[in-house]
Amino acid sequence: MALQESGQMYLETIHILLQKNKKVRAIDVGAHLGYSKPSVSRAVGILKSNGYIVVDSDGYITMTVKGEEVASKLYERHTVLSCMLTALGVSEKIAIEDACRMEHVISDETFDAIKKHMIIYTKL
Amino acid sequence: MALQESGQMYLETIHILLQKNKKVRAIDVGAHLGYSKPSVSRAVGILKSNGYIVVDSDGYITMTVKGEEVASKLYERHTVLSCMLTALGVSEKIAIEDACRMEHVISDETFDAIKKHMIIYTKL
DNA sequence: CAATGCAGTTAGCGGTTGCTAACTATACTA
DNA sequence: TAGTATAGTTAGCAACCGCTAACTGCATTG
Repeated sequence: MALQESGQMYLETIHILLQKNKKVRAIDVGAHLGYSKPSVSRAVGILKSNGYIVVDSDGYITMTVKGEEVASKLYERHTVLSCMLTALGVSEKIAIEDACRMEHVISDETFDAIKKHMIIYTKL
Repeated sequence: MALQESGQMYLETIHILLQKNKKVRAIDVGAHLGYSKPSVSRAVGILKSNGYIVVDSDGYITMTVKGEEVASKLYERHTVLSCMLTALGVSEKIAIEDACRMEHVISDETFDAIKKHMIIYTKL
C-alpha cells in the first residue's frame, strides 16, 4: 500500500509541476521525467486508486491531502539534501541528481539529523 | 554489464564475510542477507559469470581483482557514510541501514565531497 | 466533412529480484 | 549400509517498472 520509489518520483514531479504550471496532465509528467505515455498512465492510475491524486474528466491532475503530505515531505528532503551537497562542494547538477535518489532511501531519523545540521550550518 | 544494486549488495557481503570468516560459501551470504538459497545461487552465478568472484569446486567463494575493487569501494562508502550519520547524531542501527542504501545511489563526486568533509571534521 | 494531431489507454514484452517447491549430490551417522 | 542433513541448482511464480504497438476519443483544421 505504501508507495514504491517510482510512485514517489511521479508524485513529487506532479507536486513540482503543479507549483509552476497550475494545470498538470499525465503528458506533462511524462515529459518532465522522460517517460513514455503508457508508463505515466499506469503510474497515474496507481496514484489515483491509492488516493494520492485526483484526475478530473479533462485529465487534469490535482493532489489530495494525503498526496500533498507525501509530496511536500519528499520535496523538502530534496531541497535540504541538494542544499547540503552543494554546501559540501558538489556541483549543482550532480547534487540534484543524487538528492533525487537519496531522498527515497533515507530514514526520517537520518533526514532530521541532516536537516538540523543544515539549519545550524546555514546560521553561521 | 555494470552491477545492479542487488549485485553490489551481494558482492559487499562476500567482501565482509571474507574478512572475518576466511572461508565463504553461498549459504553464508544468504544467511547474512536473510535471502533464500536460490536467490543467492542466481546472484552468485551472475557475479561469477561477470568476473567479480571465483567459486571453487567445493563452493568456496573468492574475489577477483575486479570484484575486490568494486567491493572495497562500496565498503569504504559504507564506512564513511555510517560514520557521517552517527556523527550527525543518528543511532548506529539506523546509520548502518541508511548507509547501506545510500552507498549504492550516490555519485563519486558526492562521495568524495562527503569523505573530504569527514576527514576535516574528524581532525578537529 | 474528412484528415490530422494530441492525450490517454490497453495489451503485452523484457529485465530485475525476491520467493517456494522440488530436485541432485555429497557427507556424516546410527 | 541405509537414512538424514547440508549445499547447491533448476523451474517457475510474482511484483515492479520501464518500453513499443496499436487502439480510442476528442478537437482542430484544410
